[in-house]
Amino acid sequence: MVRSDRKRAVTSVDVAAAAGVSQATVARCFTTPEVVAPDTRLKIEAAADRLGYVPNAIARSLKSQRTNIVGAVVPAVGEYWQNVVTYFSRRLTARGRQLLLFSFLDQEEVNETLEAVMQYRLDGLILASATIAEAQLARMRQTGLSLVAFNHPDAAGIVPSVTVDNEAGASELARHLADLGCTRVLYLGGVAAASTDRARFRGAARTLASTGVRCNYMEAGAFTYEAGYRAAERVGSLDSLPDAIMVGSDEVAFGMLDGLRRYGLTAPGDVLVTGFDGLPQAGWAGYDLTTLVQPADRLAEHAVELAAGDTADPSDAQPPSVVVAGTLRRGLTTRKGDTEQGGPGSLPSHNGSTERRAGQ
Amino acid sequence: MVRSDRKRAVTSVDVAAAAGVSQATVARCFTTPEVVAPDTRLKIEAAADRLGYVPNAIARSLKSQRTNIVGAVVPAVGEYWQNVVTYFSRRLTARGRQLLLFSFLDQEEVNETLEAVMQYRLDGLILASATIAEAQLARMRQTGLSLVAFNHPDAAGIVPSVTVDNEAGASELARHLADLGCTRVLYLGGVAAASTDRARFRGAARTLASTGVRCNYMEAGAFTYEAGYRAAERVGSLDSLPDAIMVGSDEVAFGMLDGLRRYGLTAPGDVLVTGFDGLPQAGWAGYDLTTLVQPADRLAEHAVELAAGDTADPSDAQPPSVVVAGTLRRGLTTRKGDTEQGGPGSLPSHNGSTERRAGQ
DNA sequence: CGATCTTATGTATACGTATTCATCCTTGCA
DNA sequence: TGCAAGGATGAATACGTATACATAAGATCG
Repeated sequence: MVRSDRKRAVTSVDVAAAAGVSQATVARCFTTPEVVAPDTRLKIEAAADRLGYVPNAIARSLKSQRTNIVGAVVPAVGEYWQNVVTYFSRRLTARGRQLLLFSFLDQEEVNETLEAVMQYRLDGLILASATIAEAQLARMRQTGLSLVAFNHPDAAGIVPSVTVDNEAGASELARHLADLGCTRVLYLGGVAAASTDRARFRGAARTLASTGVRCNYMEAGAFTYEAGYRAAERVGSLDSLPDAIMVGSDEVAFGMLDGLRRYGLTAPGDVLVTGFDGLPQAGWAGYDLTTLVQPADRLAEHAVELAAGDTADPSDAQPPSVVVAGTLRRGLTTRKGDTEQGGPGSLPSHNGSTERRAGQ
Repeated sequence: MVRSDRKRAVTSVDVAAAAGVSQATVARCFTTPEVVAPDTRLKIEAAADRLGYVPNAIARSLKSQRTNIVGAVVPAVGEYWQNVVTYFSRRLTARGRQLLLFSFLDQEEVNETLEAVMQYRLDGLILASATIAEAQLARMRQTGLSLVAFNHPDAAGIVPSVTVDNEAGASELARHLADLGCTRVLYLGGVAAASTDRARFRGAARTLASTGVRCNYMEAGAFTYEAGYRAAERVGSLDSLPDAIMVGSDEVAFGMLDGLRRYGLTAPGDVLVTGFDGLPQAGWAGYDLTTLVQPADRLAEHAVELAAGDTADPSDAQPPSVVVAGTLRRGLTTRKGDTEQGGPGSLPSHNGSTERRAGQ
C-alpha cells in the first residue's frame, strides 16, 4: 500500500490551478469577493469546494498582521468568572472573533502565561482581575494590542477598563438595608486587598454612615463558598448578632447562609443577608438571595468592544473607562415579615426574565 | 513631532543584526537552545532583551505546521460545562498549549463555528457534547488534527472519545437506592435524545430491574435548574410519590429539590433524591446531594492527552476510547433516618478533600 | 600529521496568503 | 474612430520564522 498518508494540504495555489486563475484571484475571492467577476467567482468556489479547500488563517494572520483572536486572562475558579467567560466567548463569536482563554490559579502564573500569550499577536487582551506589573503593561501596549482591564478598578486610568459600579452597587444594597431599619451591619469581604472588595465596602460604609449606621468589616479570606461557610462560625460566636450581613460576593454569601444554619440562624428571620454579583444561583429558590446583579453580558460586550473594536486607537490620551451600573435584586434573604425559609406554599423566584438555555 | 507611532515590530532579523549573528542562529536560540554555543546564546539573549524581541508564534506556526493551540467546542450554559472548561484550560496550560474556546447555544451554531475554527489549523479539537455531521467529521480528520469527543458516548468508535462511565455510575446510584429499600423509583432525565441521558437511564433501569424494582422515565426537557424546578410540579401532582427520584444531572436535581419544597416535600424525609455530575455545589451544605462525582480533572487530562498528546497517530485503526469511572458521593438527600433538612446542629458536608482555591 | 568526525554557524528556501503594481480588456464618449 | 476611464486579473513580493544543506573550525585518532 502506498503511503499517501501525508497528503499536502490544499492551498489557494491548488485552487487557482484547478480553476484556471491566479492565486491572487483566489485570495480576493475569499477576502473581497465584490471585486472579482461573478462567473470567475463561481468557478473558484466550485474548485475550492471540490478540492476541499480551507483558507489558512495562520498565513492570513501573518500577512495581514491581524489574528482575529482576542485573549482573556481569567481566574480559574469561582462561579462568577465561569459565567463571565461564557459571555466573552459568545460576544466574540458574534463578532467573528475567536477567544484564547487562560485560566490562572495564582497571580504568579499570570506573568509566565503572559509571556506565552504575547507571542500570538492577539488583536486584544482582556485582563480579568489580574494584577500585572506596570512595566509589563507598558511593554504590551507598545506592541499595538488593545488591553482591557475587566473588573479591576485600580487599572482604570492606566489601561482601558470595564467594571460594574461597585461603590454605587454596594451603596444601593446598603440603602436597602437602612430602609428596612437595620442599625448594626456587618460587612463580610472576600479579600481585603482586592480593589473590588475595597470599593464595595467603601460604598456600603459611606451610605450607612450617612444614615447614622455603623458598619464593621470582616474578611472571609477568599471569594469562595468555603470561606463564607467558615466565616459563619465567627459570626455565630459574636456576642450579639448584627441586623444584617452584607457579603462581598454571592458565592461567599451562599456559604454564609449555609453556615449560619448550623447555628439555627436563618435569613431573613434572624439576620438579613445580601450578596453581590447576581449569579444565576442567587435566583434559585434554595437561596433566593438579595444581591446586586452585575449586567454580565453588557460588561462583556463593552470589554469585547474595547478589545476587538475596529476603532482601535491605542494612542488615546484618555483610556476609556466604562462603568456600568448594576441592578438590585430583592430576594427572600432581606424580606422582612417572613420568618422561616422554604415553608410550604411560599412561592419564590419567578424572576420573570425568560432565559434561553441549551441542552447538555 | 515625528510620527514614529508605527514602529515596525522587532523581528529575529533585527536581533540577529544586533547580536552579530545570522537569523538562523537566533531562531535556533529560541527553539533548540542546546545546539547553540553558550557565549553566542548570551549575546543573542542580551540583544533580544535590549530590543524587546518577542518571537512571533504566527510565523512559527506557519513554518512548523503546528500551532500549539487546542480548540474546545463546549455548550455555552450549564454549571457542569463551565467547570470542565476550567480544567481544559489548566491542563493545556500545563502542557504549554493554548486553548481556543467556542461556546455554543444551539447545535446549528456549531457547524458555522467549525468552519471558522478549521481555518486556524489547530493541533487538536475537543468536541464536548456536540453533534457533528459525520461528513464534516471525516473532512476534519483528514486535515490531520486530532479530534476528541468529550462526554459524547455515541461518538466512540468513530472518533477518539473520553467519557465518564455513565451506565456504571447510574448503576451504582441505583444500587445505593436499592440497598436503602426503595421499591418505586422515578428517573428524571434532562433531554431524552442525549446519549448521556440514555446511558444513565439504561444503567439505572438495568440495575433496578435486577432487584425487581420498576423504574419510570420522565423528561425534564433540559439540563437546567429551571427544568428541574418545573418538573417538581409534575412530581408533586402524581397520585403517589415514588420512594426515590434519580435525576440525570446535579443542576436539574437542585431545581427538583427546591421545587419539591414548594409542596412541603423534602429529601430525604419524603423522597430520596440523587443527582449526577458531582458539581462543587453538590457538596454545599444547602443541598448536600447524593450524586455520582465525575472525575472532571482526570477526564480533562485524558481529553487533552488525546488532543494534544505528542503521540499523534491519527491513522490508528481503533480510535482510543477512554471511559473513566466516577465515584459515589453519599449526601444528605439519601440519608435515611434524618427527616428534616438543615436542622440546628446537623453537621453537613465535611467532604474531606482540601481544595485549593484562588482569590477573586 | 593528514583524514575523519563533531560542532557551531551561515545561506537559502519554503510555509500560504494579502496586496501593490502593472497589464489587458471592455466600455463610454467626443 | 480614437482615446480615456474603469474593471478584472496576473505577476511579484513580503509577512517572520524554521530547517535542510553547506561550510568552517576544532577535536579525535590512526
